[in-house]
Amino acid sequence: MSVPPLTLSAEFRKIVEARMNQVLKGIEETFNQIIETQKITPTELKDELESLQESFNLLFQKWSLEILYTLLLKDAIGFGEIKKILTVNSRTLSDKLKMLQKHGYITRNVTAGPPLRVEYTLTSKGKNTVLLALPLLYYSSSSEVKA
Amino acid sequence: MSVPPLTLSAEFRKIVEARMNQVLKGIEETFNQIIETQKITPTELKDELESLQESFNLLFQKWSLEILYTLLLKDAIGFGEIKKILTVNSRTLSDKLKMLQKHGYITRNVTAGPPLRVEYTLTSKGKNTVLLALPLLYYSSSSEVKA
DNA sequence: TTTACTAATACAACAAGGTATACAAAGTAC
DNA sequence: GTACTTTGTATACCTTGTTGTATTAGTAAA
Repeated sequence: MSVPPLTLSAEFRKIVEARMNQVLKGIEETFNQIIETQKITPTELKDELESLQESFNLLFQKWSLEILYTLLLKDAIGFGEIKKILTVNSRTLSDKLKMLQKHGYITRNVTAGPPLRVEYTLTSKGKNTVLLALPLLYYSSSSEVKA
Repeated sequence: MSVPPLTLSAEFRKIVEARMNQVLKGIEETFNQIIETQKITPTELKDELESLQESFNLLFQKWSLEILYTLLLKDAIGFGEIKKILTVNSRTLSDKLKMLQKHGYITRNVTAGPPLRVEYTLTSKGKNTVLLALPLLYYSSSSEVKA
């Protein structure tokens, strides 16, 4: 695509990346502590991966993170607006929203006023999840450019 | 699947989660700084999402993160061993490895000795990426259990 | 030459998920 | 009753990616 960088993006990236370097250092340190004291067998590794797989599959299928990210930035938002922003199919969006709600990432609030209004908002679980995803997303997309 | 928790997992989780809380606090703070000073339009949001999409699609397709995670824990590892650990199809694995290599996440080293040996290792980009993914994975899978 | 071994490729079949298009419920305005 | 809005649902199609099975490439020992 090679979209020209937005001012928002640029500022966003700079701040997030600065923060990220601290994060990274901390995680690596922690990780090394664990690994150096334990040898891991292939079987253990396989189990370890399987235990992560469910939430992994849920989060990283198409649209999930995009939806959460949109909610993070727009706070309360309706079905139609999400649809317009992401240009996603009604059916697909409906499915994803249901799934995210079922797993506790978002909340659905109906206000039955004159124009029927359904608002989606992030739960704290959902919010934390997106926030944790940010450094990963920005890091991989920024080093994509450099590489 | 409901695999019984491994001791490794348990210890892993505890340490990673502790670290994660710090991380989360920092990210949220940073994020709020940005958002509060800028209003974001739907169009900007859409562009913002698109600029992240490429690396997003690359990383979060099936097997990518699993492979990177395996390499993180096993350091240098051969084609066959990855295949066995992940029980993944030859063709698929071959494709993914090529793609990850092309985008600078992993390195391919051939040692032409008596038994042909091809070793895959993480680049620093690859390593950083997995490390950044860890808190996200562990957070979402742990709150999956609680919810 | 044959066998053995790892790494990878070829190709057809299959399954999951996403999409387009149209339509349905719920409510108000005309 | 008819039209209009928003939020979805129904159906059937189609694309993409993954898999199974078999095959090739390269190297060395027997």
